[in-house]
This record gives sequence, C-alpha cells and structure tokens, in this order.
Amino acid sequence: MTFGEYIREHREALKSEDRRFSVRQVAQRIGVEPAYLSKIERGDVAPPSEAKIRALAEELGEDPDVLLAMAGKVSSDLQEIIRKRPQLFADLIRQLKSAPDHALLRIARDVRDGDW
Amino acid sequence: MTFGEYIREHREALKSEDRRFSVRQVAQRIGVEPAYLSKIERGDVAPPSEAKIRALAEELGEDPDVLLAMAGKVSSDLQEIIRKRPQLFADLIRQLKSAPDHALLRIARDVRDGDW
DNA sequence: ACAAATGTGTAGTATATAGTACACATGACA
DNA sequence: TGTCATGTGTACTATATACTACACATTTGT
Repeated sequence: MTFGEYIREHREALKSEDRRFSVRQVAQRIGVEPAYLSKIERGDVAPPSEAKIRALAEELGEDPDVLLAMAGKVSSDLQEIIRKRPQLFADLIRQLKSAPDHALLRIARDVRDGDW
Repeated sequence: MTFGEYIREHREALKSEDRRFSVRQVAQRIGVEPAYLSKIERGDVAPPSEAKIRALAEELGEDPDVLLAMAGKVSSDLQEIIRKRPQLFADLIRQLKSAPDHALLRIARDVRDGDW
C-alpha cells in the first residue's frame, strides 16, 4: 500500500462519519491546495514535505513516524539524534536490524526504567 | 568544524606524506571535477551526495557515518532499517537520545552476543 | 431545481540539489 | 627556465522537490 492510498483510505473512513474530512477541507486545514492533496492521494505526485505529513498525521489521528516511513522519509528529529553520535548509533542500529520486535521493545523498556 | 574544513585538513595531512592526495588527484579518484572538490573543502558549496561522501571516506580512510553526519546526512541504509519498523525504532532512538555512550555500547554488545 | 461544495485536470513556479566545463594565475621541480 | 601539475574563479546545467493557481465537470443538500 502506497502513502497516497493509505491517506485516502483513512481520510475517507473519517469522512463517512464527518463531512469535514473532504479533500478540500482537510487540504485547507493542513495548508495545501485541494488539487495537490488530491494528487498526493492518487499517487500522481510524490508525498509532501515532512511538515505537511506531520499536519496530516495530526489531522487523521495517525502516527507521524509511520506516515513518514510510508513516504520514504525518517523524522528529522531522529536524524539529528543519530548525527550527534554517528558511530554509536550507526553501529547499534545495524546490530538491531535483524533483532526481533520484542527485543527492541525490551531494550526501550529497560532504558526507560534506567536498567543499565 | 565544518565538513569542508575537516576534509581539507585530513586530505592535506595525507598529502604531506603522499603527493597523490592533491585536490586534483583525489577529485579524479572519487569522480568529481577538481574545482568542485575545492569548493566543497572551502565551504563554497554544500557537501556532495552520499555516494561521493562514501568515496571520499574510503579514499581518506575515514568513517563514512561520521563524514555523513558532518554533512548533515544519515546513511541511507540506516534510514531503510528505521523505515521498516518506524514505531519501534523511533521510540527506541528517542529513548536513547539522552543515554550515555557506555549504555549504547553495552546494548550493542548485548545484542551482538545474543543476550535477549 | 439550483446553489454550494466536491474532486480533479492542466499549467506553471520557486528553490534546492548535485554537479560540469573551462580558463587562469601560481608553484614545484628537473 | 620551461613545463607540468596545482588550486580556484566564473559561468552554466540538469534534475528533483514542493508546491500554487485556476478552471471545470460532477455531486450533494435543501
């Protein structure tokens, strides 16, 4: 499923319950032209900028990191974290590439609990 | 220290031992025009593409992830890893933002040793 | 029935990215 | 002393990114 298809699907779902989720009204709220949002949803153009994707995520109640990923992007705040300690993060992320989901969850939990 | 300054410094250091590290010769080996490399080193233009930065890292014996970071970029292979599991990685990386270096090293080691 | 709202086609724009091509003055070195 | 290599200034170029503006046919609500 492409970025555009995903957005269309979820926007349409919301629209069926609330007319304020038309292409035109959502476009206006996130600050783009309706024709542009229409083209994005149909995959006629590439996904928009990170800022617009964030606005869209907020508007549709979706996870911005997931939408960004579907758009082929990585959140700029994550990139900044990595850029500050490139060796450590590059190494760690490559190690974690093939780790199972539960391992990533556990590490996040351990770090949150200060277990190091 | 900027990307350009760093490159110039390290290239010059190599050049003092080996004349093959002139702007012209390095430029040729990494596949760009000498004038372009010159401008990069003086910060006259933005850092080059990821591919050229990798070639430069190889040529100068530097860590590509560090050079990419100085250029304001994050390796595309790391981005791909993140994009495949955006929620897990986004969460984890934000948790690790303020973790000390030794914690990151330890996690990488634990994962490598399969300690989960 | 008709006014308002809707989705979309076409055309165009501004800015960024990632460079090339060539000429020229200076410096090394044999 | 001549030539060969070196670093750099100037002038372009091609492609990608991120949109806007407007018109128009269709659909929907009252």
